[in-house]
Amino acid sequence: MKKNSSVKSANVRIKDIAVKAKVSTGTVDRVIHNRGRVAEDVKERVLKIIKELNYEPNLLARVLGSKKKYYLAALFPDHQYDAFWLAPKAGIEKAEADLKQYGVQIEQFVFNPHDPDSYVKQATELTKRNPDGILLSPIYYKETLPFFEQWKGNHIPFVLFNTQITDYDPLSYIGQDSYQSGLLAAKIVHFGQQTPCSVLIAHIDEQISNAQHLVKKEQGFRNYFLQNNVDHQFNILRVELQRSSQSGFIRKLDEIIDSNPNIKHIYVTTSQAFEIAKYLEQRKITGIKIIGYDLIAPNLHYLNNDRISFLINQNPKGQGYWGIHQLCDYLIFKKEVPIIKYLPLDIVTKENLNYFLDE
Amino acid sequence: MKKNSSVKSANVRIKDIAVKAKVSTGTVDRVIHNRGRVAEDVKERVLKIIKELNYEPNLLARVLGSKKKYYLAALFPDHQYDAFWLAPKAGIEKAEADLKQYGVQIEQFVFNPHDPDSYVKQATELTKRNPDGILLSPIYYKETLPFFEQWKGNHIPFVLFNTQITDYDPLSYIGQDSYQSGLLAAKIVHFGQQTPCSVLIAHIDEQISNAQHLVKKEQGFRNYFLQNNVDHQFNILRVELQRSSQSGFIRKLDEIIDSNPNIKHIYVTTSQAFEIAKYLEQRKITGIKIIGYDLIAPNLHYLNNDRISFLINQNPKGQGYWGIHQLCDYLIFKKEVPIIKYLPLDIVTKENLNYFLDE
DNA sequence: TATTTTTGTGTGTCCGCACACGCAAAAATT
DNA sequence: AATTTTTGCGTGTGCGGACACACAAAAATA
Repeated sequence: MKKNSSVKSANVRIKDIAVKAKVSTGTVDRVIHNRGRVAEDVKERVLKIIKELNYEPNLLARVLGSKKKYYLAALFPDHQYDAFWLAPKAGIEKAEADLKQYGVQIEQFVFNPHDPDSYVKQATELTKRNPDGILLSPIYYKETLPFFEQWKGNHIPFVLFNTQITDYDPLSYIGQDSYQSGLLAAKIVHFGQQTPCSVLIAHIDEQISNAQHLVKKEQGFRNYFLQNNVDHQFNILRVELQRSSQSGFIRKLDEIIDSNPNIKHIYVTTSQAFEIAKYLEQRKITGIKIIGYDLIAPNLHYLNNDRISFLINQNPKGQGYWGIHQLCDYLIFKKEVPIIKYLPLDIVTKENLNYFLDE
Repeated sequence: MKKNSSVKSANVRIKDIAVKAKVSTGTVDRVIHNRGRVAEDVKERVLKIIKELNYEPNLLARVLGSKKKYYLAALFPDHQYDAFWLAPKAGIEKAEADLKQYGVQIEQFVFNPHDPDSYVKQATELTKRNPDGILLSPIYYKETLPFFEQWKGNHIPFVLFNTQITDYDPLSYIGQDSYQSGLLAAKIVHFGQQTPCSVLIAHIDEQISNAQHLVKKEQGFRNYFLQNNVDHQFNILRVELQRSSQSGFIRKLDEIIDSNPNIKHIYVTTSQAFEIAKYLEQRKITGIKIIGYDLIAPNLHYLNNDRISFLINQNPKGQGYWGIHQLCDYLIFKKEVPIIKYLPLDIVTKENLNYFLDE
């Protein structure tokens, strides 16, 4: 009924190696796992045959046989404070479901993103559990370093997402290239604006000092105009806004908008583009286009009624999903894991939004 | 919105069910696989317990235990004739590597996309091999139908990609929503063009009559302007070009460009945007922006030197990859498979190109 | 030299499931 | 009533690998 002309590496098993090396499977097993107790010459013979036969262990059998469980821990902000974090959470849970069969179990530790103490507390708790691997978004730099040190000492691999810290070499970083995303935003602005005008960069709710990625975005944005020799045509302004003070927020915006009637585009580097959209709506200002980040509900509202032109998707669900996968590739599947995995910069508009909402 | 109290099903095994139902594992097995030979009352008892315990078979053990092999076949154009097809091929091969452990093996059948006979010949050959599942891009409609009929008769599931044919209900279709992609292209054009002008839709190298998706793209494109009440500002032109006649190609373009000096954008519905870019380059025409499809080398060349503004990525690698996955979800993992799986409409520009090239 | 320890190797069981086989009891035939 | 056939159910083995254990022979120690 079926042909079996499989020229492919006819799945080599431990047994095959054992026969060819004239030893028992147990010995081969010891060689493979470096459990010692094997004569040097035998070991080399076996290793040679393994290479010759291009042996690849059957992962299914491996996982099934060793009833080892993998406890992973994930540390990220509570979505109660910022809906953005719902997405990584979903990604993590999807990965958990996918990998459940492989004995993977994940514990989530969430903290208040406005409170370093909460962060430290959760990180401490997490560390106590002594997980096999850690995925985290290390939004507090100096608070994080001691943990990195500790985990490194314990040989617990950790993967970063969303926020990058390069000290203490993490296993991997998953996220976006902020600089490049600034460039991209500028490209879109420029495409939509041939004539000279002012463009406003708005950083909302985050201290620039503490948020390297915002700086990178701004750099990328500005450099686009320089690189394309159109910097003289565009007057790039910038403003930092805090929502904590509602009146301050509006006053600052009023000020800058009123004194720069030539502003045609606003580039919001954080996920609060909707606040700008709301402001413009209330002041009945038209003719200013907004580009921002993240597919959170309030942003989508304004994307759908055309007050926000574009959103750049940071693929937060993918960040959680791939972060866990990286850990498992390393821990379970013993694969090489790229030190850095940049996720695509998705340009989202009303017309293609649908495809980015679910998967 | 929340899932029901998903009790961390402490991995239930067939044995557990057997004990609880006071039968042997063999009986449970028979119930699960509907192999018959089970008393009606026992069967119901077992089924009830399976549900109660929320039993989920261990896929690893399942695959390992049944040494069943799955032979899949993929039918698509040879990339020698059109580099576009390198991508689906790569996707298929990636999926094969991923699923190898599960006993999946894929045979590729490639044909000359300009020769229906070649298509039929390969499809015939494929059918002879009697695969367990088929993935294909059925670019010839009427030649395809008899095969669909035959496969349906033999209960061989088949998945379509890139080109959709709804007769004989395939297991699934993977590809893009052409209409929506037309809308999206128009949105981009509109964003980059506030003042009235002419816009040209160019269909290259495909007979409209034979390519439903091009019609859909055009419809979407035109409808955008209608829906947004800006149709009076834009004069939408269209042209069909064939590269087979080099002189005819240029003459036709010359004609339309010269008689419509107001053209500011050209929307190329096929992957030959680079031909337009080359034409404009040679004629030293600037000020016309191009938006097209597909990340093939010649397009990327003109994307990188800014002669093409945007490319919409059809995600051809993903099409191959997910196509195979759909087949396996159905055949091996017994999952529900969506009848239609639209891949994201990725907007690609020089600045984010990188992230779409590899994965 | 006698005894203990270390080294090198093989055997056997289990992981969760699929599937073949065996064998009573019940049902259908003769 | 004697037989064959069908039905219902249990047992056993294998998939490929992990790991515990057993047990010689060799080496170290007393």
